Amino acid sequence: MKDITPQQNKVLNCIKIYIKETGFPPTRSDICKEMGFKSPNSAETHLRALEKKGFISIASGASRGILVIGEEKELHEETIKADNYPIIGLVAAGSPTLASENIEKQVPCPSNFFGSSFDYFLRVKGLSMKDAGIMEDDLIAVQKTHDVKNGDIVVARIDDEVTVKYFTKPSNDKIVLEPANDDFSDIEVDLRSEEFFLEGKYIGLIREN
Amino acid sequence: MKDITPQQNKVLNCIKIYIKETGFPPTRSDICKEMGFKSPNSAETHLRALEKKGFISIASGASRGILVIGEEKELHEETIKADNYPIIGLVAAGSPTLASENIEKQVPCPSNFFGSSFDYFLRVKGLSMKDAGIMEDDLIAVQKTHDVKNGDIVVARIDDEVTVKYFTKPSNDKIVLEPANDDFSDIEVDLRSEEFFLEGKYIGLIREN
DNA sequence: TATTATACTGTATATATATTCAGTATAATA
DNA sequence: TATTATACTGAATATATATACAGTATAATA
Repeated sequence: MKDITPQQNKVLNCIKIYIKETGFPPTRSDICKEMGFKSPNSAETHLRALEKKGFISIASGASRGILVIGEEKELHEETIKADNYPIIGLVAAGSPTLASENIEKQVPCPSNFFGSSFDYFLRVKGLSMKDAGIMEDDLIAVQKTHDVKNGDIVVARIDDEVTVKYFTKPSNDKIVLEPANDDFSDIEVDLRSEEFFLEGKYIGLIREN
Repeated sequence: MKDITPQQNKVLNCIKIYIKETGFPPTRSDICKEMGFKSPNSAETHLRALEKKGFISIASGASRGILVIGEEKELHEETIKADNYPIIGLVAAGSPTLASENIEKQVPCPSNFFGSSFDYFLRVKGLSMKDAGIMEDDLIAVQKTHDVKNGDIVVARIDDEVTVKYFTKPSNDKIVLEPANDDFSDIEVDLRSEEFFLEGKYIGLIREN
């Protein structure tokens, strides 16, 4: 089985999600809607590429005739309970920039994988938390909560800009977001004049290489 | 949910079997072939009856838009295939120290979690790969392989000392293991006089906080 | 350098498909 | 007895859908 490209992987994922949600596979047009393509041929060529690489099979002439090929079963396999967690893209780079709630894909993961429960994965952009070992494109598991302590790593939003930083609250009307990288500066939020949203707390990290 | 008639039950079953065999629901015409009907309207009326009784739902206008009720998996939770992977402790600290194959515990994890397959988790000690975002107590997923390229992060053993480093092979009888931390020095291995074991390749990382 | 793979837009069309309409017939209600 | 549900045939049709054809553009590869 040849290597899948990132875009082809997105298409494959969107097919899997479509089947899970509707019970039947998508049409070329459905894929276009999900992926934002403007031509059905965009979906068609991706499908043919996925078929050629062995990820799906296509029933000729049949509408919605897409069959996702199952993964090979191994010997010591067991079935475990898992939730599907969305991966949300953080479009920042260096300085924190907004994350339009853009679900990259859904990944199955045991819900107790990181000890604490969590709600979604955030794909990190930029290196502002480099010294905490959080690198570009890492997936951080985020728990939606407002229960954070000084020193916790949090996901915060100021206006439409989402950022991952160390959290400190030195006084009742002030919050300091501290990066783990000398090239970046602290962000000081005056709660009397600025809006501040605590999106959640950093629970764990996954890196795919 | 009203009572299903024997004939309707046959139709419902034939839909289930069709989905199981092909991966997508049948058309009216497909049902006719399976059931021996001569008119697509026979299938249509059965479908409408099954819908009315709550056994299926029909997506209007969509081809093959049949969803068998009760067959759908739970929306959030699903069972996935997973392997048990051992966590092996690396007792090093700073300079690489030996790892007696000491299994800390077994963790269930989907085998395709990091894209590539892998064989075990190694718990990292020390900060020699800090700038690559690999921190103390991180779990790195290791694939047992000898197929490594220059620049890959590898798990290597020199005598009884196991270490995680960048791999470079500048010449046929020399290997350089390079840390990602200025406080540490390169390790140069002369293959003519020293023993060198390549334990495997770094595939991915998990951090529990 | 030429070629191939990827990643698209845009148009066109044969056909696959859902769905309606018009019937026939039987058995079970109300 | 009239009505409704079941269980079909057969024909017609609007549209949903697969799929081919003609392009454009970029990156990787030979």
